[in-house]
Amino acid sequence: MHGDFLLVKKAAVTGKSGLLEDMVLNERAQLVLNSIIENYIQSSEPIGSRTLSKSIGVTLSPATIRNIMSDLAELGFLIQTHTSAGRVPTDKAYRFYVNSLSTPSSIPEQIKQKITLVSTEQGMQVEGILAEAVHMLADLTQFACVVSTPKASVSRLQRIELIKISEDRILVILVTKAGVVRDKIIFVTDSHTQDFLNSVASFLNDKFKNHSMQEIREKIHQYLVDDRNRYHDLLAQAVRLGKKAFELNNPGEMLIDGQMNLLLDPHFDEKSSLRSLIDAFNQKSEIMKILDDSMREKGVHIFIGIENDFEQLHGCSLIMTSYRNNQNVLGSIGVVGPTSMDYKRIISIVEYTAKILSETITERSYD
Amino acid sequence: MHGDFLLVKKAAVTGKSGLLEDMVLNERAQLVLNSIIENYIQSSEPIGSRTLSKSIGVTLSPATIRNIMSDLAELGFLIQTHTSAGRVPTDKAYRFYVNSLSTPSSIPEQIKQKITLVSTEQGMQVEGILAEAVHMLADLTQFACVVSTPKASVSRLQRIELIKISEDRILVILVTKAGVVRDKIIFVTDSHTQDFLNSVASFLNDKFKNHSMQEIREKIHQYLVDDRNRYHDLLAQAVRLGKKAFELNNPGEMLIDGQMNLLLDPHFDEKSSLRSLIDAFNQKSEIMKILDDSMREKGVHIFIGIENDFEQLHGCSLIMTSYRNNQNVLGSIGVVGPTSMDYKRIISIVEYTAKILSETITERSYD
DNA sequence: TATTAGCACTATCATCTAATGAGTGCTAAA
DNA sequence: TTTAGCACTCATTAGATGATAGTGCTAATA
Repeated sequence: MHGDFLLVKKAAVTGKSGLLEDMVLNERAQLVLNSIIENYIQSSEPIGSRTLSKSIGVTLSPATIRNIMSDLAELGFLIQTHTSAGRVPTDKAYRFYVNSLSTPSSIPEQIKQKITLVSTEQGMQVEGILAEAVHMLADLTQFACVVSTPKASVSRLQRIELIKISEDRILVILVTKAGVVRDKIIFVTDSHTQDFLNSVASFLNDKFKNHSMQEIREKIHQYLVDDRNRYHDLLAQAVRLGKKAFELNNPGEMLIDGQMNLLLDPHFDEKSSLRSLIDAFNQKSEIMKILDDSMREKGVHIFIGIENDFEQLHGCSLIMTSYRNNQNVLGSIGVVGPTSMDYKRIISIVEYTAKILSETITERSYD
Repeated sequence: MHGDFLLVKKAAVTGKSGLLEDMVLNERAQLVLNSIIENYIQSSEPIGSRTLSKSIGVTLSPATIRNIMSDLAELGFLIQTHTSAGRVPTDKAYRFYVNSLSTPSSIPEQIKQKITLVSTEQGMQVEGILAEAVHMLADLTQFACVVSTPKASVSRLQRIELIKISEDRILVILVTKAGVVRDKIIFVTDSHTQDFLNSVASFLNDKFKNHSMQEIREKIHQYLVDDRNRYHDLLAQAVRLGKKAFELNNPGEMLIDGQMNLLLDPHFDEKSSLRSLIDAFNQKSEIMKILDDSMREKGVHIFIGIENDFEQLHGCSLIMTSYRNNQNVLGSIGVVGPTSMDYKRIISIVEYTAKILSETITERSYD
């Protein structure tokens, strides 16, 4: 049991998930581990000591490497599928590897050139741009990619329109500063003329333009509580209609692209894992949660294997980051792939795509 | 060579694709063929003479059936994967089978119960309803399903709004009678006030409400040709803006669901056919063409194997039909699955789904 | 003349075996 | 501490075998 030789005491380490809390691998062990991971990412096949001894930079005999590997396995970084097979990295190993990547990942010029959005030239709106972005991401990474549409609540009002559809139905169109157009039907008990609706809309526009949806809902609530407003008919009606109009009842949407790419990946060719993947993508709300979480904090979020809360995606890794306009964080975009993905490359691509997406949407914003 | 025994002369046959033009199989051959097809649809395994002799209603010895099968093979209805394997139906056989199905396919009560749309209760608009419909279809059939969004050109105008975004950009919102809200940005060279845009919108609404987009474009073209209108400033501007606003530049969209279902199907487990499928779904424009074609004629459209024009889907069968509101055919919806699908069942499901979808959208229409 | 029983033939599949080879762990030597 | 050497393990492969499901053909039968 000389696994301790690999460990070096250290004051603190940045690992989010608490792995290696106050320990860190010695230099050689790290070299071997990283080398195994990079080899495995390339080949998707278990790595043996002889192979590694050749591919690794330093001259180390297979036997030595075997010793190190054996220790790494004991520490939970590697597993063997069977006695005479090479070693495969565990989730813990990937986490270690990702943490050790140089933090300000420089994005290769080659990748930059491939990432451009053209839909903006065609008078397309936000949803079209998002669709293009997620499609491009899927194409570059060859994995499944997701993007959430801008959250209505943080976005500020550019304009509201009320259109009479029938005696009891009104079509509400909300245009936000971020460039998103949302529409929904509200039902009313008493009929209004279109002229009256125009007045109400005009009132709401005056009152609430440039306010966030969240603020607007609060203000309307204030009006409703305040008794005095009951006597002013237009105001009272406006507030009542406004309440319905600004109620958020769209659950937030997301776009998925490249799901099928995963099937070409050798890691998902067993039927069991396939079923679970299909189910995962059918349960959009769970993926939505992960996207939402990734909006809260800046930077690229990486969930390796079981690190995400959605059980059916425990065999995958997720790379997520947020996109924004010059005012707000709007939503997030990312990749779902096998845990053995090329993290360096994928992180760069996601990061840069989000950057370009943010720039494009900022240009499009109505400020 | 006594294959001719199976053939019976007949004046004309309804087969669209010209198969069996003035020939038709005799009754027993037909029975055998249909039985093979139905068995194969169930089991996905080649059917042998002994199996068939048991499952078929009439008492026929395996030897007799072998003779018939041999002849059917010679006529191109069956193939063998190898000498000692059972027979598998060809595309030609499926076409024959489908043609022979009782035309007014009655929809089983059991299926009817499963097909309902709930999104309409949640104030959802057309796109949401379509998304739900295609999702349900994918769930019921366990194949990939597609639906095209309503064509703008056939739809009639309910209302247009013009919203000033910046000095040179105007947001156009078009609401059609079918309940579809479309938005796009147009660029202008000289700046207008929002008040002016309101007047223009009001003018366009008066003039064009209830007209189809196609008509509107034609009328605007008339105005432009007519020199006299140049002297009337509002009119001239309105026409000029209207031209841009009503220009159709959205290519028509489609929603896909259940792509991944195909991967669980035993017929698509080879990697080569998988690649081609993935490519197929990436090339949306080709699938769009097929959907568009299916709008032109009433009824359910069935493309078996190579019968559709999109090469990469030649290993699949497509079942498509249109949906509509009480005024117009709006778009189409359908299924993409293996050629050995259960045509009877799938046709019923597609047919009834389109019916329910049409009803739901009609309710939602603004007439 | 149409149908069927019988039989020879063929290809696949599952099972078994033996050989191969990649890889490990341990030990002893450097 | 490193490494060479060796015994051992286990998956994978190839070949062989028998069973199975199917065909096509021929001759007998109704």
